Amino acid sequence: MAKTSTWDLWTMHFQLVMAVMAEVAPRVRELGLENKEFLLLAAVDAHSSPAELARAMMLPKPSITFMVKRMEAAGYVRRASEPDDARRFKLTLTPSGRRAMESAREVLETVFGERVGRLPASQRTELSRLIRAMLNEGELH
Amino acid sequence: MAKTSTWDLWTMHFQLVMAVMAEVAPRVRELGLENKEFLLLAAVDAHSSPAELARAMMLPKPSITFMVKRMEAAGYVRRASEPDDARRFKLTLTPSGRRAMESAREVLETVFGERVGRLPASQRTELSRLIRAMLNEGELH
DNA sequence: AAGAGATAGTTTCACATTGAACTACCTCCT
DNA sequence: AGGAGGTAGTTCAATGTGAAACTATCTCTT
Repeated sequence: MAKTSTWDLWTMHFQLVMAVMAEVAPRVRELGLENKEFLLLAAVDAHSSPAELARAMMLPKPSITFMVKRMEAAGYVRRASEPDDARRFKLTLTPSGRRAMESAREVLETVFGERVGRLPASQRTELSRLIRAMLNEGELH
Repeated sequence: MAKTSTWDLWTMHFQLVMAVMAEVAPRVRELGLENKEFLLLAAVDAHSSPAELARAMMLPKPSITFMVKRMEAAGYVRRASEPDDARRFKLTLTPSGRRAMESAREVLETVFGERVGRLPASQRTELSRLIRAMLNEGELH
């Protein structure tokens, strides 16, 4: 096997992520969600305010404003103002929001799991370690 | 280190790709390109017709139509109709298009290379093999 | 040779996205 | 206390996006 350049490695990563998203999209749409909306719902537990979501999802703030509005209108998200800080809103999934998110997550786990499943368990662990090393901020710690 | 679930592994992959794109975007914009436009230019050599680009980039055909128009207006892409098939267009980068694409690619290689560089060479090779296995269609070969 | 079906690319149109500018609120410093 | 500077979230306006429907061309079948 030829040596893989940085560019080729990037291209493969990118293609993998895009391929999974593209494969997931129609099945998630049947659940009444767009991919990005699903990812937002999946992030709400860990990042329960719009500003945090914007940072975590690397999207501009207005995008979050509009997506949250849609998800609220769909009855998937509830917004409560934080008593401690009147600028902030605390977002929580409604029961139906959680159901929708979990169904979509199962779709993604099936699709991505098929690909991950091609690797033996030891290599899966190794992959996870390698990606984590590339993900962590800077060369800190 | 705890066992990494399929979902967590997905999330890390996704974050990695998004983080790189987000880091690259402003520096590519200084070159007069949006990320997607840069990726289109980078794909033109290998996929020299709009329909092929749509498949390779997993974007709908109209998106390609408009992006190609913009890139043509910017003087980065030339369109020539194929003599064999009057429906088709053959796209080629102009010299300035190639320069722009290569500058942008250098930015990406710098940004992604910083992350890849955290791994020793042997692990880079391993990573490349693992991603390739997950990327290839079905369980062929 | 004729037409059924596929493919390349475009247009339309409704909606999504996002940079810039804004309001409101909070925190820190003096 | 007061005001400078920061953060949360929204609004606005311009642009991007993509599903559906379209035209034009090609290919296959008979």
